[in-house]
Amino acid sequence: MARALRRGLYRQHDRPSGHSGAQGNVRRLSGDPMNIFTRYQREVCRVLEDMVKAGELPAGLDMTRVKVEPPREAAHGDMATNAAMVLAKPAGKNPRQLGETLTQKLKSIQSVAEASVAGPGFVNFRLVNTEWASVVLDILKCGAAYGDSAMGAHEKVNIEYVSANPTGPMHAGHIRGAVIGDALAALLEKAGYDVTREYYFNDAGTQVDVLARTTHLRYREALGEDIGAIPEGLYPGEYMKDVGQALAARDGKKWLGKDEGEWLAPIREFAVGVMMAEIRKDLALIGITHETFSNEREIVEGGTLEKVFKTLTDMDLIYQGTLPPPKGKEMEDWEPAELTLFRSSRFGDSSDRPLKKRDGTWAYIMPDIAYHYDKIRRGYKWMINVLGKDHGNYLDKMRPAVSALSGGGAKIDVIFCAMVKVLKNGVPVKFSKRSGNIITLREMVEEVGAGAVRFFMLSRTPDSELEFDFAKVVEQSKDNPVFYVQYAHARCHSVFRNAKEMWPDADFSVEALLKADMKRLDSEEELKLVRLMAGWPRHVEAAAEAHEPHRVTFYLHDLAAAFHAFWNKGRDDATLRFLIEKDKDLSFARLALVKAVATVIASGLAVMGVEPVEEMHG
RNA sequence: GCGCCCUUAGCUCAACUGGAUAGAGCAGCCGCCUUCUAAGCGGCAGGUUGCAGGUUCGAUUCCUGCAGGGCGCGCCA
Repeated sequence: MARALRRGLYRQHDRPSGHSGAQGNVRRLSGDPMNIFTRYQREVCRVLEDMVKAGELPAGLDMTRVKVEPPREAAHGDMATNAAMVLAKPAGKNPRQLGETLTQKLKSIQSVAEASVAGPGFVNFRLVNTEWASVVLDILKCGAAYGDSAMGAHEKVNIEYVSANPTGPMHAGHIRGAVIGDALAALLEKAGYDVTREYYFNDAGTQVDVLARTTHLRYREALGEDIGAIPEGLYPGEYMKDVGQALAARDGKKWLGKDEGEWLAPIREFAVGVMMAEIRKDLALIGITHETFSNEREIVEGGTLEKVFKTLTDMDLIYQGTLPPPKGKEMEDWEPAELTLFRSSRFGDSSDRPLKKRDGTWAYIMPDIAYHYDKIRRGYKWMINVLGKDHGNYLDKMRPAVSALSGGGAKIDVIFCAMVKVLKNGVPVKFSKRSGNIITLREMVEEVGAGAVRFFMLSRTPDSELEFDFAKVVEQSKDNPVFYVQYAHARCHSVFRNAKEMWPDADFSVEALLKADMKRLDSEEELKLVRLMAGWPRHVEAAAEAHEPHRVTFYLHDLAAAFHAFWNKGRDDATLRFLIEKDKDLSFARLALVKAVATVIASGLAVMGVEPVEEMHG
């Protein structure tokens, strides 16, 4: 979905106002001084505005496209701005010339060591080393909060994920969406949004009736009856035995020999309660706790559907009409009929949609629309839904309704997750609900651990298929990204363990490290690490804006790689070791750096919901 | 038939929302352990970013068309 946003159809009206620079002439500022790139973007814009004042540039230039970024090639410098290229045309200037002028002005900034024009008009510049050293100090001061952004401005966001029907335990098919939703929630919180984690369960459809009937059967079994095989159409899983037994324990023989009409509703309520409790327990195993649980029955029984219908009617968006038959698809039983239609085509839908079936009862999408109306009423500007890819056109159906019911004020985004292929020793595990052959979340967590499960689920973009191979997930090698990142973190701590042996009486607290002489960090390897870490706040913002938590995984892999590389440099070149007994000052500067690396890795893992490991031994 | 998604190295995937010479890992080849964890690192090789156009200073990224793969499709749940 994020890609769909990127490609554009809804891009303009689907961005929260303020992010697109609508209010000012500066692109989008996090307002966060921790982000060194944001700081220099401001510097560049300030310089440009001075040039406007001095008459060197015309007034009224659009500076929203001026960016300051790390260049792809580190050799190009520390930072690069596209200002000259972007402004050349509107200013009626040659980009290289404009770049030259900008270069001269940037050079006069104290913290800028060097600046030059390159390529089609990029202005590259380098910062003095002390400026980079300040990044390490920022990280140490902020701790896990390093990378937090004010971008979200406390805007309320609702993330709905998992939302599995309460008819069985959490299994492999649920986990990906669960983890992605949960990490997205943490990511958006880090980016300054006010996030609610929500679970919506369907307790009003036919599936929960099936659950109730299955429960009743298992209940009879629990009371000693021979029920034989589970009939077609009921849930065959063994887990239902427990539900039957729990009911027998609570109600005794109360429901034996009664009509379904008498027991269906109460047993349904009981079974749903049991299943939801189980689901919550399962989710807790991978650290997922929703703040809000909403259910369809309350929406339906609370009259929300009628309310939505009235609202849409009052807006003159409801009419009686006949839809043309679906194009191209064979429909033998097609008969045109006058239906109650919602003018969704006014909101970008391909055609209007029926809200009532021809028999006058509500159409399937109505409860979902009503549920979103409920979210809008609760004040959410952003509603994000994490769904399986098979829910293909959910967004097409829901977006017009959300748009209409919120007066355009609320936006909905859906993240579609592709399947997870589970492998054991390289062999795909087939699972079918029918035979009850499923891999449960509990099983996965018990076998490989919660952290590894979460990390793997975040190791690819959501819409690409993912292979989850039990053997690979627990493999202790660099080929396993979980291990690789954790190992880097553990190595950081290992350095401190060694430092304590080297200087048993020294103080290694953050306060002490803050006093280290950061000017000593001047090797290319050290600065590479610092630059990478300086980019963490940018990555947080970019990932949050794109609703793509997996980017955190890639970032951590890069950071871990740079750290492992530096570590190994110390093997070839003794002057690059972290701990040098006769140079305590340098060692402490490097310890500050190492502490910063551990802090950023931990900060990223926190977004992913993975516990950092401090020690690993074979 | 219509809609959405995907197509990047032999394989699995990136590319910071339009930037400079498209990057990692695996597989292959060559190196590095009397030294902070070699559970690691360095190097070599590997590409017409599915094809054809377009937009502009500049396209893997945006637009159009085509080809191939996946998913979804009505007033069902």
